[in-house]
Amino acid sequence: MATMQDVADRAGVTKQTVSNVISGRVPVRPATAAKVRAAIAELGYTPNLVARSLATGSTKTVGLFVPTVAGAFYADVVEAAEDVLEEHGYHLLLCTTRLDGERARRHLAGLTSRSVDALLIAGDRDLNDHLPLLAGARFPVALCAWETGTPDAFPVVTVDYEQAGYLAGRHLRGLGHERVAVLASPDHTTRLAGFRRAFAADGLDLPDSAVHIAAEPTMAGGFEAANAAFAADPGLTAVFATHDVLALGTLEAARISGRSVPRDLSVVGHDDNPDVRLARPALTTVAIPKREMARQAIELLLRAVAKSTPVVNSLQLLRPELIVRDSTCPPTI
Amino acid sequence: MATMQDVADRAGVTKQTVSNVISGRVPVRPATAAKVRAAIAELGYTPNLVARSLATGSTKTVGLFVPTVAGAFYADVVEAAEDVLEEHGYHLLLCTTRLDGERARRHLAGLTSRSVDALLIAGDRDLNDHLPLLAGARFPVALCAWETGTPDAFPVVTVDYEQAGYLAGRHLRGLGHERVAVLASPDHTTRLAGFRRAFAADGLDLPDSAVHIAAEPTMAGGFEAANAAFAADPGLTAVFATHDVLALGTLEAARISGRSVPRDLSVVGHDDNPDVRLARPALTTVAIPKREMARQAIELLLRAVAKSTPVVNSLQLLRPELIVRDSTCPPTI
DNA sequence: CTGAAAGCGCTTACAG
DNA sequence: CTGAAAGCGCTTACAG
Repeated sequence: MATMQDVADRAGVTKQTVSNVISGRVPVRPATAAKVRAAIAELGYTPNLVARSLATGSTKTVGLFVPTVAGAFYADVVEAAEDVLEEHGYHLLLCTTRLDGERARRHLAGLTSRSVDALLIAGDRDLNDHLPLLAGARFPVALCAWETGTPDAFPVVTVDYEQAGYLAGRHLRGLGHERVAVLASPDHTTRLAGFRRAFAADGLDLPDSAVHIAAEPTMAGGFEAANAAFAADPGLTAVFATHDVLALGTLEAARISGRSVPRDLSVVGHDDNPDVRLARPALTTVAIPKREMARQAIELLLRAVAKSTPVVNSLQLLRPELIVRDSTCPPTI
Repeated sequence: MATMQDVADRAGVTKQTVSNVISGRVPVRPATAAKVRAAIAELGYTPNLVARSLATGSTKTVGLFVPTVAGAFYADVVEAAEDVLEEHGYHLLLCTTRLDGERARRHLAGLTSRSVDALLIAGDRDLNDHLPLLAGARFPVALCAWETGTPDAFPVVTVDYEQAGYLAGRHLRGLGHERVAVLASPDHTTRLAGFRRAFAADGLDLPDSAVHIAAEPTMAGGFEAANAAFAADPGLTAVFATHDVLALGTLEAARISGRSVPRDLSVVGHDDNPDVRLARPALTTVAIPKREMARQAIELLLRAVAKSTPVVNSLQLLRPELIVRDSTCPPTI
């Protein structure tokens, strides 16, 4: 593996000159540059990024923590983040925490050793406790897709989840539903609160018994939670699932229990994953701009890296949007 | 940010001694070690991984290329790979190529600059052309989930896709199906060949007109391909979709066209994604050991890194397995 | 526009 | 068991 010194020897110059033609930071006489380029080509030289990183203090990679990469939501976040990074010549160091706080902590501690120029943490579950580890990080840190207990020590780019829940609730209320259930992941408390607010606005109180926590964020989890909801209140007319995938499981549970959607049961999801458009019936859901969220969070970070200023600490809330499709209608009972 | 020298000064030793207590490679007198540890704690010192990498020549990170992270298949591959890496103290540099050959080439070229100790490339699409770029790589490279035109320059850990297709075909033939269609992604030629072989064994030839290429590996893609298949042969009794997600789209298309599955139409998928168990009817599919595949490929690489020997160049084929569920039965027409 | 020097923060033999 | 030296491969002022 050729080194910069090898190239310099071959071209009859010093390695600083080689560095200059590569970086373009300092003008080099065309004839000299040509010799250098020729030497590079002959040797198949390619700069050692690690050495460059040590000299410059920049690794050109940013770390991204996500709970998982399975499921359309975080997959999209990862790919959107990667797109922005690529535009800026950065690489992606990925870490999926898998709902395992200890695992997350280990990785967090590992990254502190500055092998990364910046860090984006997406999704709160199990990570809130370990954020103080990052207090002394020598690189900018930002958070996105944060729903509960948003820390104020770091900039956050997230969605107005309260509003998202409210949109779902208002839609169902507007249709005239009164006996409803919420199928939620444990940490979706803000969506739930927004949903409650929509009902409270009409003087309706959503009892805790109408909230069913899904054991896991999968179709199977939604399936079971829906069955629990049906058992708790056989006469309910609508369900808000705080995850599309939970809503898909609900559709199955409805089918099996002989409920026709939306005639016997309205279903509202959350996220607007691509799949739900093809579900039968096509799912009414709350869309959230996840790609835009990831993009803005990364850009925020990259801006701080570029200027080597601390990140501006702000809380940015993107707007959710209700997408009405075929899984909701007024109650017919 | 404290440096090793700072710690040494504080503890009243030289930085080599600090290095020794951190690495544990050389015994250090307990009293000295204690002083050093105290200094480390007081300063909040954490070693600079980039400097260490330059000195040791190892970055403790391996690169992983996947076509995408959306969809259960590659999401699983990524997480399985990450698990193994974590066990060995490695980080994951992720690159999704997004079916974009040019993008893949850029990243490949970038990684050649040894910011990575090893590289795993999963999924062939659009990458075969650029593999020669890796010929001179100074780190081990391996391939997995490779279906067509398996290169012999690198070790490959993949699935016996021909056998997978054959299993699907034999199942359908065993049930008595004759008029069948295949819904395939463009690069699934090996699964297709295996499927054909099962029919050829009974003297049945699968005409090209029975093969329908899905525009994209999504439910919508499967939906459209299924409709094309129905139009081409309204009397077909079974479909093999080379992707579960295509099969899911087929289920929708069948529903809408009034075909009851499996009575009017048998459907076989491929991959055994978690979702398909909950589909109605539950999908018969060919399971492939993707997590095991990723694990073995990474371990192969890590072994080569550890011994700094070149990877042993082999082709390893994992066995697919047919999972019979409720979407297939003998033709009733 | 080109060259000599110092430094990025570690590790690795090698003496003592 | 501890310290002095050289080196990993680059970049960055700084003279000429």
